[in-house]
Amino acid sequence: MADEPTKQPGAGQTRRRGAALEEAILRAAVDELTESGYAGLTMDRVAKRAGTNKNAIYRRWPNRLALGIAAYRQLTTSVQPPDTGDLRDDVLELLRRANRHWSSPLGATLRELLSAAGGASELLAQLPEQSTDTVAATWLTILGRAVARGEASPEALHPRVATVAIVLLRNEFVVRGVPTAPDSVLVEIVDEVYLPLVRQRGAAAS
Amino acid sequence: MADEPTKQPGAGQTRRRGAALEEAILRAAVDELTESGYAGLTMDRVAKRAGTNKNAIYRRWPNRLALGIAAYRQLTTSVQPPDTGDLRDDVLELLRRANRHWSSPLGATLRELLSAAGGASELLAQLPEQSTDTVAATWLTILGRAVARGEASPEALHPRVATVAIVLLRNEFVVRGVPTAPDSVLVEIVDEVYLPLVRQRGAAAS
DNA sequence: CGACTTTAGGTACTAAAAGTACCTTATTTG
DNA sequence: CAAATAAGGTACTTTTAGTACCTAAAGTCG
Repeated sequence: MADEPTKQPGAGQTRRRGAALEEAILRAAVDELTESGYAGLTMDRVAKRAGTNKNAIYRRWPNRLALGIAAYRQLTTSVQPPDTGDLRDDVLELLRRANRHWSSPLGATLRELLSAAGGASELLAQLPEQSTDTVAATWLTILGRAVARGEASPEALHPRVATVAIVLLRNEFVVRGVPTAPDSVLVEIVDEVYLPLVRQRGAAAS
Repeated sequence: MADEPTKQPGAGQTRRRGAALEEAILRAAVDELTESGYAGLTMDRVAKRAGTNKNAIYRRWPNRLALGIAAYRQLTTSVQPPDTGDLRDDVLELLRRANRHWSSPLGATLRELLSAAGGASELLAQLPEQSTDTVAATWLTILGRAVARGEASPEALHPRVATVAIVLLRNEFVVRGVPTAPDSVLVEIVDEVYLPLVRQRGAAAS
């Protein structure tokens, strides 16, 4: 028990305030989330780990879920869309990235957060993977390049169409349990659905 | 408080057992679920409402979620696929049914259950709406008829392809919060994605 | 009919955790 | 230095799932 938590190194009396304390709490929350997922993120444990108490947390985040989301966001980095010069490769790359992420411990944590948020859309919107706009922008980017190359029809440049592949993959994770989708599923989504959809498109019926 | 719960009518000493008691508990659980959703389904309340106690419940269901799922299943009836003679109408009908259900209080309860189940696929599989096979069978039925009429390509008779529309709609409910998807979303899914996809399909790339 | 077994009822408990109250003490600010 | 602000400490309330254990009916079988 001679194992002082992460206070100021060697601090005897020093008391952190404001941003310094906030960062310490967030770091503690991130560590808990990493080690034990959202289930392990209890307010008491985060407080103890940060060398403070629950009050300090509740002064900054209204509840456990908000803290969990904040911590999760610290762990996700924004990614650049791939640009391989071939639509199919770009699409597969994006799907594989998503698959890797959702299959990782971090993906399991994301599921817990989505669970806990229930249908609270204002919370959900804070999860990068869930932000419709962000996702759509990425897919429109790679599709736009494909259109320029003549690999896809300009009519496919529509958020609903462009994001079909990732939506199908997300569905695998929602409907099935945790495990990784085999690569064959990704290939199937691309070859059976996505490419046929964006290549040549007939006029929609009225 | 002279309001005796649902025991045997007029029973002074009679004590229900076996199936009779099980039904009473399940009915109480269904009522709680209907009135207050899964959040309101506490073991104590169900026990009191059924005129029994928690022990009797735990002898039959291992935990609260299992009871919740059992109660939910009592509330859902299996439906017949539509057969309007027109693919677009059939598809819209199925989507509208799903939209109505997910937008209803029962749909909100379903979300709570999905939340609570997290990624436990063996539990999830017990939810009718989540059973991949059931859903795929329905969609393959209406698509099969459309193929016979020449409205769709035989290559579309593939579970992944056939279910695209409902998967996209489900995504709306997962990503956005609770509210009903406007009918325009359903129409967009049908006209921008689903019909172009199943009508004429180019050969898939290798 | 009477002993035996099974199962329901009653009651109390534990355990976990979120969130709150309230006071003391350190730090900053003017 | 005084006043205001924010952190620390501690204890508490509340809620609910799940468990333990005993008593008393109900069904069963000799």
